[in-house]
Amino acid sequence: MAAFVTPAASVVSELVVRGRESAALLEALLQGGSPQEHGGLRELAAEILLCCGRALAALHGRAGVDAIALASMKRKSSEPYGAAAQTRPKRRMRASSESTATRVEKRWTAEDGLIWRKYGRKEITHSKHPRLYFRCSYKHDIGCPATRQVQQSDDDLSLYVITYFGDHICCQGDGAVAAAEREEEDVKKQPFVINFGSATASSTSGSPWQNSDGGDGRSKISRSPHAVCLPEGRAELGLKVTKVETTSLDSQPAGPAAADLSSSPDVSCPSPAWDPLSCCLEWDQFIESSFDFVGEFINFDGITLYQ
DNA sequence: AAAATTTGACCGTC
DNA sequence: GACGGTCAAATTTT
Repeated sequence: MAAFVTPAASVVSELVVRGRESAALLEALLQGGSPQEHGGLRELAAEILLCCGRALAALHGRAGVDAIALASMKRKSSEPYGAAAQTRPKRRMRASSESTATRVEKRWTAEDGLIWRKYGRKEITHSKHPRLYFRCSYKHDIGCPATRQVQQSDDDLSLYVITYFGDHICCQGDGAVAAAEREEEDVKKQPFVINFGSATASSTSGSPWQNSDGGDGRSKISRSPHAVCLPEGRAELGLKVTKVETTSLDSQPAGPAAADLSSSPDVSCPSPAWDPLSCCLEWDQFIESSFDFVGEFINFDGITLYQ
């Protein structure tokens, strides 16, 4: 496992460094304009820098290694507990109580363009709706530690509270990559059309989850086939279509160096085949093409997202 | 048959 | 002991 972690961490590290440099450049470019002219773009650049810094801090810390090690833990229910406990490593860790908490988002849809597999559902006390647990579909393939929790808001039934944990170190599979590449091509051609709905008629249910949620659907993967498969941070930060609030569950200092994996699914990449180092350059292009819409309402398949 | 979801149970944390 | 996160066998779907 350790042999796997090192190269992945190296790639991600290099990727984030590059992204940070790009964000710094962006911020520098924005210094020259008026606040009215650039709106929240400086804030955006600052947030990118913060995210990258935190990801780097996490990469060079223990968080990533621990999270990946977790993926290898398997419960053998057939084994007697007494005997198994002697050789079994420390039991699984709880994501929310660990320092892997990344961010909390409130969205009008649970779709985020990434590929998730549902692994649990839990009724939460004092909450009207169950909490759904998703992990990266490639967790078992390459040990991607990214997970998320999705819960319908009690206050606003149209909102879904999504909590992300861990970084994506995967690239979401070849199919997703190819789709992502096509989508990115489409975006370049039609930067004004960003569809978070589904590309197939069969999946245009209007439901925020494609995974079944106590309902009838039994969809395989929680994904948005028509979504731009950008790293999440790119989609969120670039489009500013969600209400984002960073979380620091362990009351960490605000400085990037002290952060854990905060804000971090941002460093995910669509695929192993996809060149991770091209991510930042494309991100620059994406930002450039998206600048015109920041601050405006955007409608995705009838769902109005707002800044 | 393979893959994904459901769901009861396990177990760490508070 | 309650709560919540995760596991994995069973079930369902394709």
